[in-house]
Amino acid sequence: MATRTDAPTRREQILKEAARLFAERGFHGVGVDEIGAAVGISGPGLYRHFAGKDAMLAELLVGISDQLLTGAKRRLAEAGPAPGAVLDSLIEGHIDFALDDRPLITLHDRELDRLRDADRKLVRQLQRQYVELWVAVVREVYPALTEPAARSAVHSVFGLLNSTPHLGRRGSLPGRGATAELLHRMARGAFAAAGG
Amino acid sequence: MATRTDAPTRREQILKEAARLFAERGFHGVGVDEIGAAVGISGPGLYRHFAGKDAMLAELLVGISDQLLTGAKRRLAEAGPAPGAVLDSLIEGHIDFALDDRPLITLHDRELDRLRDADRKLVRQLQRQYVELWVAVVREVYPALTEPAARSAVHSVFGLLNSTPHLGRRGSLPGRGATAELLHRMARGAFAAAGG
DNA sequence: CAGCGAGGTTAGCGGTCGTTAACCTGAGGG
DNA sequence: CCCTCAGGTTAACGACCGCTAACCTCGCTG
Repeated sequence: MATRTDAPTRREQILKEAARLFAERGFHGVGVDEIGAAVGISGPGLYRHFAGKDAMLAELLVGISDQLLTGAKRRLAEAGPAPGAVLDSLIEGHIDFALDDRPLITLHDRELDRLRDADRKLVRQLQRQYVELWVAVVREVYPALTEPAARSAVHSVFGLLNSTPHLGRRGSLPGRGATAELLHRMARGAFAAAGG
Repeated sequence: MATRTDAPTRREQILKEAARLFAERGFHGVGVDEIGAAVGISGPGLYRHFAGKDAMLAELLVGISDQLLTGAKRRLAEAGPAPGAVLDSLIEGHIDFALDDRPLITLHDRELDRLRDADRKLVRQLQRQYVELWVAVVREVYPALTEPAARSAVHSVFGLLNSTPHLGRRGSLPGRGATAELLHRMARGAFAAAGG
């Protein structure tokens, strides 16, 4: 785990704030002036760092998709041969992401259609690979599942895990660890019910 | 079941198309001219039927929330005393809604923040009542669940059931009945894993 | 210390969008 | 047979928004 200790660059600040604002009010609902104000500069100063508003969204969505897929591939390689353990590792990774990067998880399935064709195709390809990776693992654990059923089940579990933004704005949920564990149990339970 | 046989009114046509467009491209991403064109009139003609674009969204969101809550109350009253049967009925109702009104389910948890304060408060209150109704039923079936845990579980299952828009744009999913049954089993499995 | 590039600033252009104004039309009723 | 009014039309206004232009100001560096 390579933890970042150096200060975030301006680009990273902008991306983080843009993600938060896009998730809160939607891509078209946020003006460039607001994004600038959120990082202490104003309006057109953003164009020293990004080609345009679209470019920020594109970089966010490609980054998310790539990070999810890369993490899943790594977990697939690192985990032992037991399919159940691999599935647990995938679930754990997705939960970490959903809990730590709520705005990004929100954008991920909400603002995809605002991208240019090229970027959208790339993101969709990464997403598809991620899904297919899950589908293969799930079918190893539950061989009774047909491929379409497994794919539906995977999408549904993503919906379950990505519901974290709807869980209490701040607090009221019983701590990060307990929430992660609850989500994990529910995901396994949902898969088991689908494929048992 | 009072099935509609008469033709839809102009207002209803507009609402239906507006819901579809809002779900596809987001509230701010759709112009009034597009909504008008979708029902064969153009642009400002909409203002003979609605006070403004906001009013359309408000009517849609209030309608959804009200319909969900009303349906749930009815099922609660009609079902027998067995808590498990009540929960099954709630799940069935939510799945019917998610499968038959995909655009509305999408709007329901995506465009809430674009409402005026008064409308947003109303919608949130209806949503909260709906959630609390589920929480009570779930805790009857699984008494081991604390209230916060039950609430988290309910939100997560909503995420699972509301994932239907992500299941194959058209086709590729194994028929409506099979999909409904799969979702139902997964929802029950998720609750069981949370509260067993 | 001159020069320069990175990273800001403000002013303003061009296009889009929600909304209003003014006008038209055809069906129904006294 | 006119009057009304529901339900359209097009033109246009005002606000906003993404983006560019032009300019400024440091901190380096040769």
